Amino acid sequence: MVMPKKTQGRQKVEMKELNGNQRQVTFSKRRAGLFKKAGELSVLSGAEIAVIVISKKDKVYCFGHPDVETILNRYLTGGDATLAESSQKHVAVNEFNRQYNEAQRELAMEKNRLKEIEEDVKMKTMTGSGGFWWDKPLDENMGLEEMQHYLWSLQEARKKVAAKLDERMSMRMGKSSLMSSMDMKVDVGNNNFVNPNLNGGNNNGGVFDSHGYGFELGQY
Amino acid sequence: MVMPKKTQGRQKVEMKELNGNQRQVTFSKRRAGLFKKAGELSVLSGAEIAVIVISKKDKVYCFGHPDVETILNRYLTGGDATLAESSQKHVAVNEFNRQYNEAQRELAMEKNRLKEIEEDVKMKTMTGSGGFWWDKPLDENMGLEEMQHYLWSLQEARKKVAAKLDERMSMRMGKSSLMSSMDMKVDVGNNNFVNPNLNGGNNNGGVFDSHGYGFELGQY
DNA sequence: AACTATTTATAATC
DNA sequence: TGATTATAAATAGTT
Repeated sequence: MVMPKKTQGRQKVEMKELNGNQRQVTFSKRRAGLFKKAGELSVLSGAEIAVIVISKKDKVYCFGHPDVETILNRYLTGGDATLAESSQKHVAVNEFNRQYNEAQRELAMEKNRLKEIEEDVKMKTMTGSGGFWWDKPLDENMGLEEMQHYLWSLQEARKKVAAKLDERMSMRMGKSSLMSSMDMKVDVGNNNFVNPNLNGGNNNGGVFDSHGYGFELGQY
Repeated sequence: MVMPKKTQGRQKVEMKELNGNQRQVTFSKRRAGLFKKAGELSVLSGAEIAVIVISKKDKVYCFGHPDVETILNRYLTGGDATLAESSQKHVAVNEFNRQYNEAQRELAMEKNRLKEIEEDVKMKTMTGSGGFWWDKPLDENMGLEEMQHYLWSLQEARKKVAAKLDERMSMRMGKSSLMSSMDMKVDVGNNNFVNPNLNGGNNNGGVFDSHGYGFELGQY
């Protein structure tokens, strides 16, 4: 006696944006799955993981073990969590102020140098005898090419290279760092979990069963 | 003719921390799977997703669509209307810290660039047979425009840094729009993935993992 | 939300 | 690492 199939089962799904109700449903299901996977990976490998999901309706859902803030801190400061756990607030703040002031000074100085250079270039630009340099012949346009190279470098470098942890910078910032240590950590345990976004306290539990360190903010 | 099974196939796995090689392997596989899932969810639901994984050996791996920084920014600042006061502070500190680091980095970079251009201008000034480079003709005045643009860029960048530092001073955490100095996007199908991490100045941009989703810095 | 038939992820193995 | 395979898990479609 063969029962007719109750459903056609899971169908292969095209990877393109869904709409309407189907999107909501898929979003919910897969988000739960994603958080669960994150939790499992965290347990199995001992890694620290943060997952932040922002729906199209700007709702924020997140998962974090041990907690999102700690991980963001490590991410933003170059992976050194011990900094954030230090409780030497005063030292840190003082140090921050010192560095801030130093940065301000440096910035001012750089500004001046830039202005000087700019003026210098401008001057030289119009100084030539009888015209602007770009109107005159150039045996080897090394100058131009290199200028273009600078332009390219500036733009590309800023986009590409500028990003995150410059080793030296991280190290330098890290060791003497500033606000990181001011960041109060409410942590205690292993599987502790802090919801940093107390939005009315709808910590709806977790997706990950026996560990339960997921949480979300609001509904889809 | 029954072939003996080649493997016993996937076995159910206990959810507890693994060790040694097994951990490495599982970490790699599941991390790839997690990133893939994140990418799929992102596509299907149109959500913005960031995943940050920090291994036990402090290696940082991340996935982000459209990019990690954007999402962190939204997470850190976007929700402050709904955030409780204490957590707002917490978040503010993180954001502060992050932007400070960014400003520092940008400043350092601009300094280098300035030095380069300075040296180059100086060099060009004395180079060239029979005159200064700016005294020579140029077919098209592209060079000038780009030069000006370059200088303009430098100034703008500098202003931004200054503005940020000042902004920081007053500790005003508005919807600070992060600078996009960290957008290195790699296009893969419909998704953009970004490497928000800079590897010590060498600008090779990081490696896109073979699974097509996400991105990693270094090995486990 | 619960229920399957399937697809997908992945543990074991090479 | 990378590929293969058998099986566990996730989930699309349905109720």
